[in-house]
Amino acid sequence: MPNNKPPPEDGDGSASSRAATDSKADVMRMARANKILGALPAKDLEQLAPKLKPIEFKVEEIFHQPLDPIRDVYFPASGIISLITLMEDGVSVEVAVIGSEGDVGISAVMGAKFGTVEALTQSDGQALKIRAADLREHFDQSSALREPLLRYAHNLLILVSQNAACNRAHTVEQRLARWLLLTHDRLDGDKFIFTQEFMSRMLGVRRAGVSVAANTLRQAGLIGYSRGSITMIDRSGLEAAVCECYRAIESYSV
Amino acid sequence: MPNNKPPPEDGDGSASSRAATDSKADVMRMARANKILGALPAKDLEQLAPKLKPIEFKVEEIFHQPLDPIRDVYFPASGIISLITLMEDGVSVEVAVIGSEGDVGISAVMGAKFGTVEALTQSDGQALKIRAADLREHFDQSSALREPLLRYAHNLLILVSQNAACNRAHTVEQRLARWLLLTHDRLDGDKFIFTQEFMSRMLGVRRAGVSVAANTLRQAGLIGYSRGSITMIDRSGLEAAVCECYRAIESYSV
DNA sequence: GCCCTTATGTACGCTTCCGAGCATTGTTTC
DNA sequence: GAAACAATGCTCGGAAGCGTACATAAGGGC
Repeated sequence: MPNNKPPPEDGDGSASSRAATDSKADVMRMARANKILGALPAKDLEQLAPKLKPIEFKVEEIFHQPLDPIRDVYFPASGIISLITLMEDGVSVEVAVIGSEGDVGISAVMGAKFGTVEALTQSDGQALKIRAADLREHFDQSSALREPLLRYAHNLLILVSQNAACNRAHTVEQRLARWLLLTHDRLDGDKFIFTQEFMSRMLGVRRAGVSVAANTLRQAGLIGYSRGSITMIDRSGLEAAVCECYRAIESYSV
Repeated sequence: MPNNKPPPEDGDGSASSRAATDSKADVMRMARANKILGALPAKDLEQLAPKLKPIEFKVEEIFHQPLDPIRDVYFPASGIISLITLMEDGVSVEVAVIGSEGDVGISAVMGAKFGTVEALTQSDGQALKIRAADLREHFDQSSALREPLLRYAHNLLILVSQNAACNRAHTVEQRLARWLLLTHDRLDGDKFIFTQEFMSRMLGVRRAGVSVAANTLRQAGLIGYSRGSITMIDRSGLEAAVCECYRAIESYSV
């Protein structure tokens, strides 16, 4: 079970004892950490801020479930969340991973009344939460908000598309490398907490398959790990080993 | 090579000899055939109509290419178009199929400056073409246009997501059944023109693999085919044989 | 009607991955 | 430190699909 820690509160006072009156400052600080909110003009952010509630999440929390109404949208400031499809036979496949570059629940903005995938936190983290209806209202009124939200929705489409092709065309080892790089891009630090069991669910393969693939990457000196702790050792080496899909996602995204 | 014919011009006069002065009527007729445009209030459609150019397309035409600017967006009135990812090793994988329920080039509306997949026509057909910049302008001004466009973008995301999971989890035979059903839903009639070679490129598998899978479906009495011509014989039987992914796409889409 | 192109059926050995299981080893708990 | 648990390494036979190849069959052109 993954258990990535949130980034440490650095030089910003004691976060854990922050009082409710500090909420506005929290919101602004976290909004700046999120690429979508952080790119908003001050005016738009001011309007949105009262609706944004800072939250902390732990690993293995579920934000949305298939067929459940999407009441809230989450803008991560730290941590990552996976969108996962669960098959009838119990196999699960990650279709996308979301960090501070995006938001969880974008489909609500696009008019969805309910979720179609499971949104599962892969780490501890922080996010700003807003009611889907409120966000949609601002979305309709402000083109300054529309623009980055739509841009991210497009990036998500690119990510999922490349994922679809990659799942069809590439080996477990290549897909693991891609997954590690996408994860590394979205988490602070070079060390993550993920068991092989967890990664096998994300990649939709057997744990034994992950074991072999991870071992190959480790023996190549690209990563290190033991008992659920993965260390990024040679990032550029991993980039050289990964399939084209990772580069495609990177270069297509704006 | 597929060569599906466009639906016959039925009871609407001689379309082939239609003069340019009939263009407005053409636009309106074709707009009604497209689910997005057809759902627009009369006022919005009137505003949009002068920008919409009716076109006919043949099979194997390319609307968009990766990395090329997306100048135009196409709203199909008939026929289908595939979005295809081409891998470096030559393997191609279809990530989505688009018919009159959607539009080709939605990413331009979402702010993309260039395409990331190949948009290849799978049949003959008709579409309304509009400059991406014009569509985006109306999109920003009219929430009545935004709503169906975003809804379709979300349906597309669902389709691609399920595709990603299906590619990982299911057999060639199941995926072929899904592909046939999705295609049947978007084409008129029960007969399509697709060779095994073509379908193998869509599914990202060998032609030999399609040959075996198609034979199984034929021997089960679900489809008939010979030399590039596929006939839907037992649609409900095919629905019973397909993996859950088809039903998921159907039930999740709005 | 005959030739030629195209589409299809099928076979071969090979690779990847599956499902299941079991042994080992690090970590936690008492 | 011992026991319990969790995570990992590895093995087995088998299934699915690969790359390749070749033979057959169905239409089209002449």
